[in-house]
Amino acid sequence: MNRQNRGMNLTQQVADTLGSAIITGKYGEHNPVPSEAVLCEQLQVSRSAAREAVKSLAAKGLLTSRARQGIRVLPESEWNLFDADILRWMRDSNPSLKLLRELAELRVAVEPEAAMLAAQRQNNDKITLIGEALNRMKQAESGLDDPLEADIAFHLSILEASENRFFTQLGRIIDTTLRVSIRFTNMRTGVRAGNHDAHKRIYDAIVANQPKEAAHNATLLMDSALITIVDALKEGGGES
Amino acid sequence: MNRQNRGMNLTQQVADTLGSAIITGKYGEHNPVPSEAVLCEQLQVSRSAAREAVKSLAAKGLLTSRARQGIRVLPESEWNLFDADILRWMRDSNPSLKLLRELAELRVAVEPEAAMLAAQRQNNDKITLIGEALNRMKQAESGLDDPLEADIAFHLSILEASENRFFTQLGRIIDTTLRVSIRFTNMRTGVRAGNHDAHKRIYDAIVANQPKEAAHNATLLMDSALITIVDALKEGGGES
DNA sequence: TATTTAATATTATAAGATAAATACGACATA
DNA sequence: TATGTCGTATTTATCTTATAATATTAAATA
Repeated sequence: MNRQNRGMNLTQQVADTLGSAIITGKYGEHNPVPSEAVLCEQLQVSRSAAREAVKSLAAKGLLTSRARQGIRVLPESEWNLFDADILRWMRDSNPSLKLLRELAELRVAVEPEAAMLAAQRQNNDKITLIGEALNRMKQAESGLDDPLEADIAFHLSILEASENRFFTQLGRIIDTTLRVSIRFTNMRTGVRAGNHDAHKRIYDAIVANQPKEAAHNATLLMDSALITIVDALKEGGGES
Repeated sequence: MNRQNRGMNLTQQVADTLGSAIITGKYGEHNPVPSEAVLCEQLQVSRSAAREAVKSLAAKGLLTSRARQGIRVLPESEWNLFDADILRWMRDSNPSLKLLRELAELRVAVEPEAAMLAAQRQNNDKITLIGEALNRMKQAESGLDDPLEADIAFHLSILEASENRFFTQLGRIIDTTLRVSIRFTNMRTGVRAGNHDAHKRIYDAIVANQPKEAAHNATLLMDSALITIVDALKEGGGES
């Protein structure tokens, strides 16, 4: 077990180990998760710890456990892909370009609409935060801030300003997408170079209470990111 | 505890009871969840059952439990709103029009993009399923099928045809939205009457490999649903 | 006052026992 | 042969009890 121990209790460590192993395909239809008893033996933990970890993963849709049937990994369609842990496990474990494409497609759908709502709602406090994130991006251009973190902060603040809980939660998707993107380093420059202006246009439209313009500018930004990925997919053939 | 027992084991029953209570606000900042010991006493279950239920809810972001600190309900921003159980608890427990508005706004973002992707991908098998769902809607007009179920099946099949796992999972949102909508009965007729043609236009565009047209037709359908809700909000003042 | 220490309550972990569910095979039956 | 019934073994479910770890609170101390 990966005893990182960073503030995690034993149950969480077991869940992290197991969850990560399932995401990477170590366990699945062919290699079923060992029984409780074996699990305790392998990981050197008590049944309580193992069982509570399993319950935790079951709640995320990764597996089920039933008497006499054992612990079964569920098909991927059951996994809750919007769960923070699952997203993290996916991104930390050899993510594919296909995943990146799917993430980017979701952004194309979500961010323009969120920008539109932000422009409609005109929540001054939250719009101010978008402006601050934009400043961070400017700072990052001269190395005074981290460009990735600033970028993420900008997009999250727009979701916040949409005043829609579901959009806000999709921040996890944005966060994951951007962090996965930089793993494909050749994409890094292409996606982020000279992006400040494109972001500023979204911000300006939101401030100016122009929903359609905000959505349009967000669409332009999303499309450029998606196109980069689709091009990479065509070349690379779909695998990471 | 709500001993419905429909195939649920004890732990699941406890989780269901607790989760539902948290969603409805019975437990929260002011009314904290009782300690393990009290919980066992109140629900007449062993510590294992209670603890495993708590772990399950923790995995969904509803609460945390730490030694000496007790079991704390997390702020709503931490809840995984895309979790099937949480959505079900929300919809079964006095949902507000505000929730319905947020759900509808998400649909506005997601469904047109999904329709566009479905038209692009041209997966014949999955497009066939859209057609079958459309037929069910037609049947429902003459009472030969359930209009709500047929409607849901149509929208889910489009998400499937987008061949994007994240869109597919958002089917839970669509499902919840439509089921919540009919709770506001005055909306039922308004949203669904004479809708077959509007749906058919989306289907036709997908079959005809016309992504933009598909997205456009989906947008029209989504907007009409959202407008109905926004109007109701203006009248009703925001509460259910 | 600020800091350290001790007491206490609560969850975390462990271990063992019994109960319940169910997959599978044996067997009977049509 | 095909089908249904039943028993058995295996695995998780549940319960119980005990000990450890830890956050909070209060007391003691500088």
